[in-house]
Amino acid sequence: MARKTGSHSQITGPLVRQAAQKLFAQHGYAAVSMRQIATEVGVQAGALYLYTPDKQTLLFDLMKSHLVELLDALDGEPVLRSPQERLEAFTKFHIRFHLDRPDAVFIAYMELRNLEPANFAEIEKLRQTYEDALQSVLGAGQDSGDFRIPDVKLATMAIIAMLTGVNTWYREGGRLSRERVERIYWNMVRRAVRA
Amino acid sequence: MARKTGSHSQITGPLVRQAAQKLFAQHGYAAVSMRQIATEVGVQAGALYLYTPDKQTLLFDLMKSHLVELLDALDGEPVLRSPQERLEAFTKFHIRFHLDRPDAVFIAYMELRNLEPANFAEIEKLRQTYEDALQSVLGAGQDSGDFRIPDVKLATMAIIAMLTGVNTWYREGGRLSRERVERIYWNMVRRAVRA
DNA sequence: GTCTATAATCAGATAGAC
DNA sequence: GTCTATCTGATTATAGAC
Repeated sequence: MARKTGSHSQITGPLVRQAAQKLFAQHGYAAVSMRQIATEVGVQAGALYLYTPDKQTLLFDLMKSHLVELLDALDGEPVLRSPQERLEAFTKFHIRFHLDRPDAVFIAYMELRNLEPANFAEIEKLRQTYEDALQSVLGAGQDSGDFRIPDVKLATMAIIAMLTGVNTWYREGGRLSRERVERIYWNMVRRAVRA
Repeated sequence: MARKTGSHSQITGPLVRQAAQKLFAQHGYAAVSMRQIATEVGVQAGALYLYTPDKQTLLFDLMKSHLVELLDALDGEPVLRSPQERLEAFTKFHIRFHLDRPDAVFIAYMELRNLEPANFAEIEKLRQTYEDALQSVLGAGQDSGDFRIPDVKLATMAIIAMLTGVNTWYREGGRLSRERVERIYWNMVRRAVRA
């Protein structure tokens, strides 16, 4: 299977990232060697360094592009008026987006401690931006009287943890469709915050 | 600082486990070397093997004793009648117990994939037992009409994820006391499930 | 019970042939 | 662009002195 000499830079680059994402999610960043990634791609270890300066950057790039994609997708959602509608849209968007890319999500939550400080700071800032989006919806609903929330900050954390938790148990082709899961979670979220 | 020859078996054993717990929680199992653990304890690497057959067993023992302690503590809770009271007790117990041992909790959730299959199966069984305890409370409340829950299984997963999430943001001496956090989360849980 | 020393293996990363 | 070979240092675990 070992691929021989040839021109593949535009193919191999993405393959390296895909292989790293899969293996990091499966075994953890620290437990995966550059040689394992190379084997998965079908090249020798040395060839990886044409596509990433080092292992740390590979991790950082994966996490950053995941979060940038998340924020872009959120920005692309339709603009809604009422806090109720906005919270419903956020809830369903979060579940849908996260279920679509379980490996990237897993890495983004599990490998934070393996980021070098400067990289961590950048990732954390992006993550915070996403959190702020939910918090502002909850705050708006609180102010308008649509929601009655004991503590907006805590409700933000609680809802994100609850929604992201879907990734730990949801299996494709299981008992429930994604749409059903989205509706059930929205039911619980709505009742937890409504006035 | 290097301690010299001497008799410390009853002291060093627990110290090894404490050091491993702290370092595994901080950097991750795969990223921590036996030498780091030895340094933290104040012995040489070889001496660790008097207290554990290998690194994997060290991880497994930490996770197992954490979960056994969790189940024992849950068993020791007062027996209550109504589903409302039982769910409130579970909610506050979960937050309290988990905030008391953040390192053990972190390891139990993050290092599952680093367990060898047989060890994983044993840990997973204990974790499942805990989950079942919450599920039976929710089921009882559903049957009695105290709760109106769209899906008991999903509500179980949602509540555990939400409650365990407290560990990711709570900092001692912060804005809110533990008791306040417990009350706020109970408020959200209660409203999410009540009829 | 702890130490030192070491075996055997594997890590990340680089150099230079092709 | 990829390969082979290699450097340097770290890894888990064990053996045997004290």
